[in-house]
Amino acid sequence: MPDVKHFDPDAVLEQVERLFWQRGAATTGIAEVVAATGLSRSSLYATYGGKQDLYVRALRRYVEERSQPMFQALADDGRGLPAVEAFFDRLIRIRCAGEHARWGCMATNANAEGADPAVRQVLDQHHDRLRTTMRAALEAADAQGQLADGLDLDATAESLTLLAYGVNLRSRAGADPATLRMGTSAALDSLRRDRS
Amino acid sequence: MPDVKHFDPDAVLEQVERLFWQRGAATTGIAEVVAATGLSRSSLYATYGGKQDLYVRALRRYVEERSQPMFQALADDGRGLPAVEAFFDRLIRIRCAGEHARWGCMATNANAEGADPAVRQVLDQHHDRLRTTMRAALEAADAQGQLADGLDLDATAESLTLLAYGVNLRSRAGADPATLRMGTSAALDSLRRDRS
DNA sequence: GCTATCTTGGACTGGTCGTTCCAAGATAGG
DNA sequence: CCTATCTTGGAACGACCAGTCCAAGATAGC
Repeated sequence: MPDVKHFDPDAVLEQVERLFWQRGAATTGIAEVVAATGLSRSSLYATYGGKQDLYVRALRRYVEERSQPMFQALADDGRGLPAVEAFFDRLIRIRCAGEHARWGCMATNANAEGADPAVRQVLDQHHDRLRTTMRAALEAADAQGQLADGLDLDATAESLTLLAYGVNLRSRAGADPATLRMGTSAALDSLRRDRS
Repeated sequence: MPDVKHFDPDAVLEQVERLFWQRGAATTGIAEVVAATGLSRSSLYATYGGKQDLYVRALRRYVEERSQPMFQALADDGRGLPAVEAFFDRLIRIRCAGEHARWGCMATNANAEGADPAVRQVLDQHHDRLRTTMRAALEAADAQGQLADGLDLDATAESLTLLAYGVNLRSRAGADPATLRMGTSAALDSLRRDRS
């Protein structure tokens, strides 16, 4: 009997995600969301709740639909260090060129923004996922004899994960991709058994 | 003949700096600045200009009075890798405990916030300073035979600088200091001639 | 086509935003 | 003490904020 929604909730959420990603949560008003999505405030509030709920949903979508595929590609690439190198190369390319150039990483940006518990939970999950994936890639590298002896793989995975935040953050402020690339290469080179 | 200011402009700027540092630029209102400083809006605007000018001034003060002393301590410590290690240890301690715990680094936070040119210039300066200081510390380490052969010191300095952003960022979102410490140690260990 | 139910547009709320303005207050040279 | 000059408090500004509300519109089972 009832009416049905006149829009696709996930397609709208993607637009919202892009808006918050590019402009930040605090500096994006509901009016902008309305303008970007074409929805009315009623539909927005009825479907997603208030602004904070909307932001958390958008952030979750980002982690699932944007970050996760990147992590998965790394997980699926069994080459070890070359896989990690490819991950960083792709990361830097995406951050500095193309449709989302200079947007940074929405999850990385979120670390600097709020202290909201729901947000933090998503960020911790995001962090753990990347660290775990990095750790697996390092194990693969080690199994193929690519790594120097005596490396702490857990600690190194954490280190590379923190490095990714640096790349994301600086890319948003306009950092030169070649410089970023130089930094990530140095970090990886120092792990190699055969150094340069 | 004229009246003089009834307050110390730099002391007030320090309070403003702390406010923007802790709470972020976008989420801090002028009303809060007025409340925190005790100044009236008139004095605020007459002395510092609008909100954006005030924020840039506060950021500049942060870089000069907070970051620079940290960098200088690293520059003055000629021990090489132990100096870099001490830098990161101190950084993590400051970020996770004490008066400014979980505030992150104001400059790091600023990377995620705005695209303001004046802000970017300060951030680039901040980045260059740390990278240069890191590079000098690595040179000292190399001169003392602490480093593995064939390291690109410029690239490694960039890498460690990006790592510092990661530490700052994650500390703001509540990261465990021991985990951060693990990450920075791994990065430094991989540079050593004598590993493990 | 009627009706119960949900959705939608958009006016409206009280509050807060950054900023401006001016009269009253403070100051120090004359 | 007078006065020119700057500072200060606080009211006021229009714009925008997130969020609410309700009448009008759309839907689908009957």
